[in-house]
Amino acid sequence: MLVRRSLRSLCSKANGLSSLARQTKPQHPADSNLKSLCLNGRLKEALFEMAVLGTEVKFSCYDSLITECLNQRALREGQRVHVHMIKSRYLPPVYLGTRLMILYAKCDSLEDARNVLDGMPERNIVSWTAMISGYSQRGCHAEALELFIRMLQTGLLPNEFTLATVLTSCSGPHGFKHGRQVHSLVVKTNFESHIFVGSSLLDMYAKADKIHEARTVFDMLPERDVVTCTAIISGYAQLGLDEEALELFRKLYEEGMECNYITFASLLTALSGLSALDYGRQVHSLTIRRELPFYVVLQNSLINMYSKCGCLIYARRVFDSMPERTVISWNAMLVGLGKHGLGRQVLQLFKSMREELKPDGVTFMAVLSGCSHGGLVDEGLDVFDYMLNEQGLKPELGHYGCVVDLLGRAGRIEKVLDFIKDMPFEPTAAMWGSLLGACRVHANASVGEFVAQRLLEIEPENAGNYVILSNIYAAAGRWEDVVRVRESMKEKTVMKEPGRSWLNLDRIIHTFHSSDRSHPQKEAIDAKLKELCVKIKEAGYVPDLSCVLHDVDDEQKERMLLGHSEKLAITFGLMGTSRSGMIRVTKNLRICVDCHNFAKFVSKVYGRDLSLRDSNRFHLIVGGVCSCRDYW
DNA sequence: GTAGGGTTAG
Repeated sequence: MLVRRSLRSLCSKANGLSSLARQTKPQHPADSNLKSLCLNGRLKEALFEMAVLGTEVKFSCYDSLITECLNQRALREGQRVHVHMIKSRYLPPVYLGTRLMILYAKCDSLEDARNVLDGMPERNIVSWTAMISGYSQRGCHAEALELFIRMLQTGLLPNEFTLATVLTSCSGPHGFKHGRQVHSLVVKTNFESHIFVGSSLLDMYAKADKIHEARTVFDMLPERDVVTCTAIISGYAQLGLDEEALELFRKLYEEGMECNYITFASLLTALSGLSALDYGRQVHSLTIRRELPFYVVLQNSLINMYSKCGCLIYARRVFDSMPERTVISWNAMLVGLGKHGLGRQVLQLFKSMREELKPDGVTFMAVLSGCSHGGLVDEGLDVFDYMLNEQGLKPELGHYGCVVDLLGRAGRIEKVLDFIKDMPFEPTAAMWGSLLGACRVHANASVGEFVAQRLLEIEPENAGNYVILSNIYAAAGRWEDVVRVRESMKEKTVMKEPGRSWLNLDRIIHTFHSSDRSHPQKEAIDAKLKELCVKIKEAGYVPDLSCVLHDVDDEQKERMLLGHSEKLAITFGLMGTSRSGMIRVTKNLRICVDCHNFAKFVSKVYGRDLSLRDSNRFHLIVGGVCSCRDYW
């Protein structure tokens, strides 16, 4: 190795000397030597040649130099070329100026790139587009848009490159109003059917939560490729429209769409949402069969899919097998452990992580919420202090929310109030909601009343808040207040998202809504539910009527409770799975107290393990005991 | 010479 290196350096020295010699021979112009050095990647020597040539350097030499700098992403060398141009009073033509600018942009020197652009006496569409692209690829969307507008003001019309680029800076609700204007420009310039512009356009709509518009653009495109298809599938998945994403994927796959690792990563996001383990495993084996190279993004998606489907072991297996991990890989694994209530394992993994790379804000969210779900209060507070004091990462709203949850869970109600008072943020509805839940569990009616009032000021439309407050009053025997709260609830609340539970059996997703009568096996499910109700009541189950939002008599309340979607799904799972298998049910909202209790009795009486995933965490119920320790 | 889709948290 050493020998080879010294040989190489000898050769290059010899070459340098020969080029000096060649300078004296006018029939072998030095610039051809400079160009061949560039072609061979020997940038340093080429720069030496450039210095020797002085003001003799011509366009084609500068072009070669910049090309090689671009190849090597060599910022310093590029700067030397730039300085040389200035000193030689060489005014680069548009083409060369643009490429110099691109070099700066690709090397993350946006300011230098912008200076080049501003200093150019003449610019064409490529110059503008390249600079806009530099901004948008580095997330400087405001700058990208501002430059785009300035370009339009000069009277220049965008081409398909400009449009595809600028649309990526219009994502999110903030950029949407610009995105819409760009769309009309797309129509005006007749690029509506262009595949790149179309993909950007549909992605812009999807990211602004306008999935119907995105779908319209997709359906109108005369041709599609892997990017277009992935963009629309991922659009559905990112909005939580998982069934739609899966359905569209299946349709396009049957039609012969091309897939790559990004398509699979996006599809896995949808499958995670659906807890569709069978499909997820199918995608996993498909990626293995296709011998897709190692892609961190895909592996990250697999970790997420397996842990959201309740298969932590598989998630961990993927994580452990990765030759290279990003902060997202670690975060995905930490979130998985945390949602399963495995606080100790979260802390252990967090420790290993810090030995390898720097955690980010999401890491701390995962660790704090992992401590919260795992009941590790003091450890969680230590993590928050660590974040405050040692990481140079400022805790954000979500981190403060985790601490509120952490303290509330431990019953340190007064401490939560102090914590909220000292926060650099206004408390959110989620924080008050979390504290209200804590007041109910720890039977603190006085603070509960105060908290509920704050909450109802911010969120008067959320029926759940009234219910918890009335529960607190009921527990304290304040019946008049119970009536008063129920009355005001009727006036102000709006329908919340309806509860929905589902389970996957034989690659079919069986979905249940509250009081669902639509399932083909509804009679059998009703009969089974009645039967198991008798059995678990004998074992001590008492329906918790306080979970019913409506003001009806007790008999009707019990009927309503029995109609909760998770009870239907659990019953169906009991009928449809083999005796040894775990019953896995997913719910879109948080599981209610009564259903949680119901599930525990079912697990005890029928000797079955249940894994319930709600919007917050997993409840692993074995032998009548839940991993959440009855606090969630 | 300039262009589109992606994984974690809430």
